[in-house]
Amino acid sequence: MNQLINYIKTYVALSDEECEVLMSLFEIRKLRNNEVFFEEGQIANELYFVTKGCIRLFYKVDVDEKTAFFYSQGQFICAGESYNLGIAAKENYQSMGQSEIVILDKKKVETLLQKDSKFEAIGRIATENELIASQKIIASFVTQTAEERYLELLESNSELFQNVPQQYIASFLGVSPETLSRIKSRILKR
Amino acid sequence: MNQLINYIKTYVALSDEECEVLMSLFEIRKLRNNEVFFEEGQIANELYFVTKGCIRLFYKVDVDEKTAFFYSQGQFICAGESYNLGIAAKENYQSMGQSEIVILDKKKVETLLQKDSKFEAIGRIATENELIASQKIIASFVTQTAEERYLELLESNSELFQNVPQQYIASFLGVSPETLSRIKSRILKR
DNA sequence: ATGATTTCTTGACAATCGTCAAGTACAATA
DNA sequence: TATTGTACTTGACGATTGTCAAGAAATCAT
Repeated sequence: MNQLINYIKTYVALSDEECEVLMSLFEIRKLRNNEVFFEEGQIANELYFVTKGCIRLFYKVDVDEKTAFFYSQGQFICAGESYNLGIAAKENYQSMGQSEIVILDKKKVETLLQKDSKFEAIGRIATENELIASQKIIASFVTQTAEERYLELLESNSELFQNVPQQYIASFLGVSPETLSRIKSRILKR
Repeated sequence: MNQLINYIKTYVALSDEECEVLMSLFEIRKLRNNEVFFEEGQIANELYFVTKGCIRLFYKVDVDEKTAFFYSQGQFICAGESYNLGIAAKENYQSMGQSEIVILDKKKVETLLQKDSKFEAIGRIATENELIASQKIIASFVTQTAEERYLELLESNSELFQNVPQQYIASFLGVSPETLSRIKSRILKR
């Protein structure tokens, strides 16, 4: 929970009372390995902030699952379209290994946003950060090969490889598990 | 310009004076066919709002260009990372056919955001909408084949095909121009 | 520890895609 | 209208990938 407070404090000053109000409003939840805590078809009425571990975002396509992203510590998770428009979500969120998230109820968030422009600013900044992350993913999809994205993942987020099965990473890279195996052996032979 | 005012009015009420203030603050710019109005390497100190035509977002990779998105009427354009962190952008924005955009200077925007929480709210909502759009693109990249994305583009954004050369659409779909030709002929043979 | 289940690797083959090259259609310009 | 240049299509070929299948490695539970 302190991680969330610290995140907010990097952008706006908070009094001790404000911190306590925040901490009393939001709920901490521990997640088991492979636990799916939000499924497609639901309407998102919560935001999530990752405080430990790793969360996989995936979509179901026919029989298989396509991984779109891995969220780590210090990131907000929001099924944007569902949360803002109140329609059924297509996203699924699953814990890789044991994780911990802060659950932020939409109504409580909205009350906060309206009450104090300080929180309105935080809402905007958090959304901006999510947008930047999304734009970077799109750029990597468009400009990089699977192998390049694999190498970059290794450098930027190596902890990922401890908890996340390779098949999910393959799916995230947009290739079959077999191809990821071959990419890896190809790299080793240099 | 009225389109921008209308966009804002769908979310917050504006007095006539406020409308005039806004209109006096921001600049309209007409774009020639193929005009690149923002290039990689620059630091983004402006936002753009599309009022006419179509804007292509592309990245330069080695010698060729990779198209990531087409912005249409009623959408904001923001090179997020550059705009927020003040670092060099990797994005390039180019007009397809003749287009028209509203240019929003960052400093003026920030002044507005600070002056009135009404504008802070608009800033957050606009960012949310951009985020939703980004999340949808990512989902389409991850879950759909090039052919599926082509058919969806045809349905959802058919005006695009009037002004945008097929090679850019191919690049957006992630295939070579030749493959897009074959996808098209494959579809016709049904 | 040991067996059982799952995950990862490796090989073979077919399908798909990118590239190169040539030809066709279209558009712009004079 | 003729000419030039650009964009699009089509074919051939090589490279890469997905799929299927089998084997190896790792993980889990008893």
